[in-house]
Formats: sequence, structure tokens, C-alpha cells
Amino acid sequence: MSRSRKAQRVAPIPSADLEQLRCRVRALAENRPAVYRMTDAAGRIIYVGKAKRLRTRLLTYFRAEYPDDKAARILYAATDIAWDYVPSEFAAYLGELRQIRRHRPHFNYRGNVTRRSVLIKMSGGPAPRIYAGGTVSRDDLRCYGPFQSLGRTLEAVRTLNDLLGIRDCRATMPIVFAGQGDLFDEPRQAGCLRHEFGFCSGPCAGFVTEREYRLRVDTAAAFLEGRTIQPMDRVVAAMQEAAEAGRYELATRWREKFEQLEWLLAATSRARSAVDLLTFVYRDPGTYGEDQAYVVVQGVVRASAPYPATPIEREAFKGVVAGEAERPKPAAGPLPMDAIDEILLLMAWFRAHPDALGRTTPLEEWAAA
DNA sequence: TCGCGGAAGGGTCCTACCTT
DNA sequence: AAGGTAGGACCCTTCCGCGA
Repeated sequence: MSRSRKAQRVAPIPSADLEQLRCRVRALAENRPAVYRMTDAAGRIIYVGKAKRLRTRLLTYFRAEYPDDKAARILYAATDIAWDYVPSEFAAYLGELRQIRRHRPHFNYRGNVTRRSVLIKMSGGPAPRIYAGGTVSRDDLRCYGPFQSLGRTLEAVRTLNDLLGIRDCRATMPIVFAGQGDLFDEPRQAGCLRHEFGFCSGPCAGFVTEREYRLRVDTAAAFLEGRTIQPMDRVVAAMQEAAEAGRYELATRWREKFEQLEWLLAATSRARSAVDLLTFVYRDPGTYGEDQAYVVVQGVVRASAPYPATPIEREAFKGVVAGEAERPKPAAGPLPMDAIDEILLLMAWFRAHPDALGRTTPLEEWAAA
């Protein structure tokens, strides 16, 4: 793909003396992995980025054209660039993620786009929705996954919602539960046809009590957490009933629903195992020889230190690992909301670098050494 | 030999548009 | 309405020619 070079437009005056900034980068930035930050005149961090080769990366900012290139737009808003060298590309990924999470910089609105995954999310609010998607929003209370196939996940979630009568309308749909006193005596009409077909319990039109709807959502959560297979039992019963009545076409449709739920049950179980498997000590080779040790527990980096070289360092690090190994494991449930980004990052890293798995050691092995 | 600048490549996401 | 797809945008990384 070729990127068109558009005609130079009149640019506003940048916040900083770009030539001076460029000279400083030239003079100081080395071609090593790093996490860099751009700050504005008020000292706010407006962008956090990572680079495998910092010098090369930063110099590209000064060649970008304003306003077409985002790099130039960031640079024009910035008054300073600061950076921390890190031992490796992995450390740069992790450092970038954590700094973005901490500072929420304006120009990082798209976050880090290197990860692709599908999650099943449960929204908050009086009538939660369950839906699939790639990003976590502010309104989401729980998350499950990650899953590989968006299409399959969407299909399975729809079946689960249909079976349990969970709404799949827009988030802003006004909710009126049964038993909530209102001024209207006339029967209400549900906002969509799913209620007519028996696929939605109708929390938009007072057809279900808040408690009853909550029970349905709790059942869905229990299914996604592997604590119940109740929705599948209902499908099996319906399938048998249809078959006994000689309605084979209907039985086939129930069979498809069964297979979707079966897949979802297996996929959530696989996803939980995949997160659990990301529990080890990872020895990350430094670009210039200084290896780093990361204590990873269920996809989250809990501690890191230069890879211990002396017996004293080993003993100290062993203590850290033992401390993590002894921590009680959280019960199987949704993904920890504050760590989803990091779990996805680690999954993507070890998927893209299978050789890195060869440099991992179980926590117990370290603790027992 | 090294650093620089320019350009292309790679992988991913978003959006508009088209088809079913 | 849902699903598929093409094109564009984004964020780097890599390659290549050139000059000091």
C-alpha cells in the first residue's frame, strides 16, 4: 500500500522549538528499546509510545507532515520528549501498556492496536446485556475470554441470550421492570420482536421483574464461568421433545443451538486454561545481554528483576517467586477487569514468539530450587 | 562504516458500502 | 438487520541510497 504525500499545508506554530527538540533527540537518543513520553506545556503526558530502536523511531516524528500525519500532530502539541530505556522489546510493550493505563494520554485514544481478540462482556446497569466485542468499555462489569472467532462467539452469545431471555437491544434502551409503579395502566409493547418470539423476557416493557431478570443474567454468568450447564439441559430437553413429536426440522435447529453452547462451554474453558497457563517465571533476553526475569501469574506480570546471577540474588528472587506461588488463586470467574489489557498483551506476545515459552520455568520449580 | 532521510512493508482496526 | 468486504488509517519496522 502506498501512502500519498499530500501537498504541504500551512502549519500552526508548534508548541516547542522543533529544531531544538530534534537536536536533543539526535544528541541523546540511542538505538535501543525504550518507552517514550511526550508532554505538553502544562506538563501533561499527551502520548506514550514504545520503540525497539528509539532513535530511529523518534526521528521519524520530525519528518512527518502536519496535519496529515498523526506523528506531526502529536509533535506540534508537545513541548518535550522523555524516554526510559528498557532491556528488551517485551519490556517496551509492557512499559508502554502500563504507562498508557496510568496516564491515559490524549493521543493514545486508540490504545495499543497490536492485539486482536474477542471478548464476551456483561454490562452493568439495572438490565445488563451480554455481548461480544473486541474492546472493553467503561460500562462493562465483567469479561470472559478471549476467543478466536468473532463470528462463532457472536452466534453462541446470541443463542445464550435467546435461551435465557436476555435483551440484546441498545444500551440506552429505557428499562421498566414489572412491578415498578408507573402511571400507565395500558399494556406496554416490547421494543422489538425478540419478545414476541420468546427470545427476550422484555425488561423494556415491564414483562419481567428486576429479580427475575437478574436470575437470568446470573445463570448466563454461571454458564460462562463453567459453574452450570443449565441452558444446555433446556436445549437437550427441547431437542428430544421435538424429535419425539416427529418434528425433525425443529429438532435439527435445537441441535444447532446445542452445538453452539457446547462450543461456547469448551471455548470458555479453554480460555480459562490459557490464562492459567500464563503462570511462570519468564527469562527475557535483554537486547544488550542484561536478561530480565518476570514473575507472571495468570497473564499478569507481578514482579520483575534483573535475572539473578549470583547465589544471593537467586535466593532473594526465589523469595519473591515463593511469595507469588503461595498467594491463594482466585476462584475461576470473569477476567480481572483491571488486567485484561495485560493478559491480552502477554497472550499475544507468547503467540507471536513461541520460542519465548522455552525460556519459562514453573513457579514451583523456582520456589523449590 | 555509520547515520540520516525517504519510502515501502506488515499487521491491525475502522468505516462505508454492498449483498443477502 | 446482519454479514461480508474493500479501502483507508495507524503505528511502527525494515530496507535502501546517499553523504560525511
